[in-house]
This record gives sequence, structure tokens and C-alpha cells, in this order.
Amino acid sequence: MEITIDIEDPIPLFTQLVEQIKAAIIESKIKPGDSLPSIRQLANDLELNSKTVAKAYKLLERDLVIQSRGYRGTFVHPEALINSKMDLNADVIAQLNFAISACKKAGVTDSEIRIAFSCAMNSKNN
Amino acid sequence: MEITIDIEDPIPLFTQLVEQIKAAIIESKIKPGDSLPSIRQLANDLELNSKTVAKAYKLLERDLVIQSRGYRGTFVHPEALINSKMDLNADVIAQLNFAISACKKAGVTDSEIRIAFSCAMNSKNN
DNA sequence: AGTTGTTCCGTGTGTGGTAATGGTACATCT
DNA sequence: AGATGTACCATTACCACACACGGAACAACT
Repeated sequence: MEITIDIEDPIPLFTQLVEQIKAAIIESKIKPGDSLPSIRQLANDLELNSKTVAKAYKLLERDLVIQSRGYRGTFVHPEALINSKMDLNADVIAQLNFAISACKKAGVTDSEIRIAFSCAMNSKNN
Repeated sequence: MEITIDIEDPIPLFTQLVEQIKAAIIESKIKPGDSLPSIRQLANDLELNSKTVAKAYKLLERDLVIQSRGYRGTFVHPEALINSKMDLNADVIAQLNFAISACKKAGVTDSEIRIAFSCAMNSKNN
């Protein structure tokens, strides 16, 4: 598994990590069940902060691409191949796009939408 | 029509203007068909920039509270009384709240939602 | 000629979010 | 003992945006 992190790249480091791991799975360089290096170890290898790697791992686990078995290490998810190709954000963008374009058609200003958005984000109605 | 603008108030100046004009209509201090001072004149009276007053007027016109008849001046909208009580933003917030909480329940990160939001705002799908 | 609403250019300040860094601590497994 | 993922505290730099301000110009009305 060869991972290259480019600090000069405007793409966030944790995003680079996530993308490259997903790519490695799609290219079958890593297969379901394989073990991944620990957060601290990978952070050392790539000269990154362990928090940055932890963030990437957390996102990958949420997307069911990897599985962290607690103290036993982290492994590639059984259905990692399918889930690596899924783009959760696409659905999110579609959903928001619908609500936003509805607002725009109703004549709501962009800045008003932005204000309403941060209102909705900060409210605790989960 | 007595309008008071408080510069120290954290509420934006144009918002104060909008609210007070709506209040004046609800309290029947101004009635449908009445003429409103011009943008520049009101800006002078309140010691505001004309842009600030123009912004307030534009919003009031969108909400069908006032009517600008081009070069003939600005007047109170026939149905101003009803429209002054409506809160467009409330509907917007509700609509966004629905989409956002759906995303959160799907496990989408707050920052991911924000990114998707700015994506949707910048896209040209009107 | 003067005023109307509108639109374009721009400047400056303040707020808030993201990204990344660091340190410390925890319970649990090998 | 040593490593695991995870949680909390924090700071720094950057960037996008809201708000308000200023100047200038436009076409069309009185």
C-alpha cells in the first residue's frame, strides 16, 4: 500500500488519505479482511499528526469501508469494494440542492438562505 | 412615521428598518397606498447610507409589503397588512431544517453538510 | 433640471468555520 | 508493558461571508 501525501495540495490531508485508501481498495491493492496499519503507525510513516489519520479512519469506518475492531486493530470491511464506489455526498448534495432551489424560486436571497442554513445547523433539532 | 435606528444594536441596520416599517404597517401608522420617503431622503433623515435603505426597500418589495413604481416613488402595497405578518424566513428555515436533519440522521458530518451546502449554492441550477 | 429606483465598481471590519497541530488521558486487549 | 481506538482540552492560520460604507452612472418620470 503506497500512500503519498502532498502537503502543498490544497486538498485537505485527511481527504487525500481517504481517497487514496478507497482507490487502493478499488484497485484491489487491499482486499476485504486485510489489516490496516494503526493510526499512530500510519501517522509516523506519513509524517502526519495522529489526529489527522484518526479523522480519515473515522470517516472510512462511517462509510463502511473499514472496520475498527477496537484494540485488535483496523481491517478492511467485507463490502469495502462496493462502499468505496458509493458517494454519500452525492445524495446529500442532491437533497440540499432540492431545498435550496425551492427557496431560490420562492425569491429568497442567497444571504438569507445562508443565514437560515447556519440557523438550522446550530439548532439542536437532531 | 417615527423610525429609530440604533447603531449599537447587533441587529443589522437594514433589518431594523424592515422590521420597523412592517411594525408601522401592522399598527396602522401607515396604510396601503401611502407614499414612502425616497431612498435618498430616508437615508438622509436616518443618517444611513442610501445602499442600506435600498436594501431594506428591496426586501420589503419582495415580501409584497411595499411597491416601488419606478420614478413615481414608493408606496405601501395594497395587501401590506397581511404580508407584513408573514415570515418567509420561517418557512425557509423549516425546509432546510428538514433536509439537514435527514442528512445528520444518515451520519453525515456537519462539515460535510456545510461543504455540500456551499456546493449547492454555487451551482447554477436555478 | 431634478428626482426616482437601480446597478456597477470598490473598501474595510468583524465573525465564524475548517484544517491541522499539540498534549493528555482513558479502558481494553495482546 | 505496550499497543489499540477514542475522547477531551487547546492554539494557529486561512478563507468565505455579512454588513456597511462610498462614488458613479443609467433611463425615465415630474
